[in-house]
Amino acid sequence: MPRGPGVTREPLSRERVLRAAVALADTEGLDAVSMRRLADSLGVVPMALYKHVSDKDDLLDGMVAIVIGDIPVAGAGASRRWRAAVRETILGARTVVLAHPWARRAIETRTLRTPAVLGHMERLTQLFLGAGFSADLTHHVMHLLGNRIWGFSPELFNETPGKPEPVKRRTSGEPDPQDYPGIMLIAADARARRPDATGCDEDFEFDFALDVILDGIARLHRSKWDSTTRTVRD
Amino acid sequence: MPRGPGVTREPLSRERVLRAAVALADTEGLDAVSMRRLADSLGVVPMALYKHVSDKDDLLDGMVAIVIGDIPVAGAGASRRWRAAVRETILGARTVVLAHPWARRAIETRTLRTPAVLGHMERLTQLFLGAGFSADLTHHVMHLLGNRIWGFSPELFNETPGKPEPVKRRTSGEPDPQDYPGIMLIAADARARRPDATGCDEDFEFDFALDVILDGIARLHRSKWDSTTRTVRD
DNA sequence: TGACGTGGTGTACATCGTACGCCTACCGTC
DNA sequence: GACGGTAGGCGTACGATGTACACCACGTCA
Repeated sequence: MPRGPGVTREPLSRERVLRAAVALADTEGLDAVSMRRLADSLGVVPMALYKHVSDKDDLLDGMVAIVIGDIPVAGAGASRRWRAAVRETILGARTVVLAHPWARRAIETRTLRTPAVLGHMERLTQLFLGAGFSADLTHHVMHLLGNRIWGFSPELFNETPGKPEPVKRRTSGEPDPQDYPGIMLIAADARARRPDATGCDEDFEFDFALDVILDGIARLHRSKWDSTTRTVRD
Repeated sequence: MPRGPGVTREPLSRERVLRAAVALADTEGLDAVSMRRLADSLGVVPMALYKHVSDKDDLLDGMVAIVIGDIPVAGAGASRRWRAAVRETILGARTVVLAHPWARRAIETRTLRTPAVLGHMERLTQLFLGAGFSADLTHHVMHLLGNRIWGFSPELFNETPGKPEPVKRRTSGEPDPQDYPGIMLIAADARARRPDATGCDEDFEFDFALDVILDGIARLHRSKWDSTTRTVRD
């Protein structure tokens, strides 16, 4: 589209590029975010993007940064207990990340050295340090939380809900349910508890796991755990 | 390379294809596993692979299955305590998965509906059920373990060790350490404890997290936890 | 006036997954 | 033996992708 004289299109910017990428991923999925389609959506030629983004990795990092930027900073009330503040921060991250279904996969594959990512980790770290956790314990506790700081636990039995399982033909053998009585048992139990639902109750699983872990953390904190002892029991 | 008359090469098979793919990933990394390069490594034309593997996804699944197949089945001594058996199984998975650096990423991106994957999950499930865990608790506990059942925790601060950080030019701003005093503090603390090491002690972090989680699980089990109460405290 | 930097364009290339059709070697059956 | 079927490897071809490189239009400032 040749732009006529005087018809200046508002110029690109890193911000605009990233926002467009996020929008594209939101509506068409992460795989739809190719440099060409993104450029199309901005009415621009693919190579134009490289003036604002160093490469596709950088683009992905930027998209993740935008999402993370929406995570609310936990209420700064110094009187708050660490546990409530941590819980609130993580659940805040969860609602934001869940609002962008592609974000989970994007975060999992990033190298996580960007200011936005580090900023979120820093805030969590400070919650622990501020509550009197040793640097050592804080460190291990962050690892213990792992990706849960982003508000998601690893998928496990999950299919993406609603997708009707396109029955791909695989060369390998299909699994036979009879071979997995234990899994079938717990699946049946879960169905019995939530007859209308499909798949697992991710929200409950997340809360459950988070609480178990926070309980464990609280116990370590109370017991003045120290890594030189290299044992966890309290 | 035209094969002369009578010079019959040993034929391909799904097994041979998958093993070659694993070998290729082991030596050159997961990204090197393209249909073409894999075909090359087998002295065969790319499309030949599709007679043994339905598509690349299937190939990846098969590779993961091969790795998982190496996970030792925990000693069947029925007298074993569940905790020891679970721990042994998971650590067994860990050594196997760590032997193939690409496996972590491969597992994370699979949909996990293959017999090998389900088999490992079934064995773990049985350990809990066999120890008297309710189906309900077993279910949640599997979610709680998450990817840890494969022997890895999510990376967090990690760079791949040894890689000297190629200093990629990014369009975004580089993070400034001053902005992250908490992270810097725990990093300094970790360095002080292990002056020679680079990065985190993944093995320790894994053990640490696993034990906290197993402690939590044990407590729930003892307290006859039931999801209808929807609370974790004991 | 002219040099220069900023930002969008156009072309080109290597690489990827894989659809489709062919050709050959082997098999069981008559 | 002749013959039809099938399994397995080959060759070609297509559309997508990320991005290197050269180019050029513009505004700014000396």
